[in-house]
Amino acid sequence: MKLNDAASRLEALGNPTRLRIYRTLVRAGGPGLAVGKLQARLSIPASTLSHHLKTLMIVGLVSQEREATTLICRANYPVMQGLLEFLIAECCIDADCTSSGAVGTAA
Amino acid sequence: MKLNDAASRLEALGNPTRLRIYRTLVRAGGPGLAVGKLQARLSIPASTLSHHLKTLMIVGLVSQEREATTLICRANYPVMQGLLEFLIAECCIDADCTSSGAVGTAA
DNA sequence: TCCATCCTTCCGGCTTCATCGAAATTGTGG
DNA sequence: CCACAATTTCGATGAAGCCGGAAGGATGGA
Repeated sequence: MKLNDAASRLEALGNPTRLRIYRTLVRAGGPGLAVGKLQARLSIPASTLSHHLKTLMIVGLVSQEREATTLICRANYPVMQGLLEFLIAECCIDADCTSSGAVGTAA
Repeated sequence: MKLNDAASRLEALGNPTRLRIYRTLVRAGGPGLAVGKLQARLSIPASTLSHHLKTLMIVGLVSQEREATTLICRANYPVMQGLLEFLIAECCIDADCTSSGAVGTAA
């Protein structure tokens, strides 16, 4: 993952409303959640929710699939996995930190 | 970690310039890096760098310590660790996803 | 065809952010 | 106490984001 991709994804998650949306989808797991269900559960105006979902889709963190009249949203786990790996990659390669409780040692 | 704290930290990392700064510090590890060294290494104007470092400090991702005439910056690993844990916490608790290659299963 | 439902796009207003040069400040060593 | 070097604050400007009501598709059933 390139730095700019990672930054875009982190920025997408940096908005409290979007982070709430995303975590709700993460909790929902494989079955996902319809847009309408999300709206009801989070009490967010439909247009606002749609904006945020679009943002999350563009950066690849969320995917959608139509099922009859409703749109099912799902968290894209591999992308999140890649993002986490990017954040801890190359930790301390410029210095010895094997005993300093650094991030990489706990993952 | 509360949702708003996590969002603030993700937002801080969401700017490409700040992410570059942060990753440079992560790579530097325990010894850290002086502000001036960072500036030279990343070719960022001093005022811009200072602005971004302040942002990273406010959310707790970076800490500073004076050493003679220079200020040493370090990545705050425990905070990053908490952020990663927050992101994968409660994955799929609303559904069974033990075999779907979800994030939590790989960490 | 017509309708009800679900969701998205358009639009407007407001707020916040990113950037960087110049000036001010702070701390060190002599 | 002074001079120097490192870093921060100030100020301005342009760009981008957040939000939500109203209007506009799209989908499936009667």
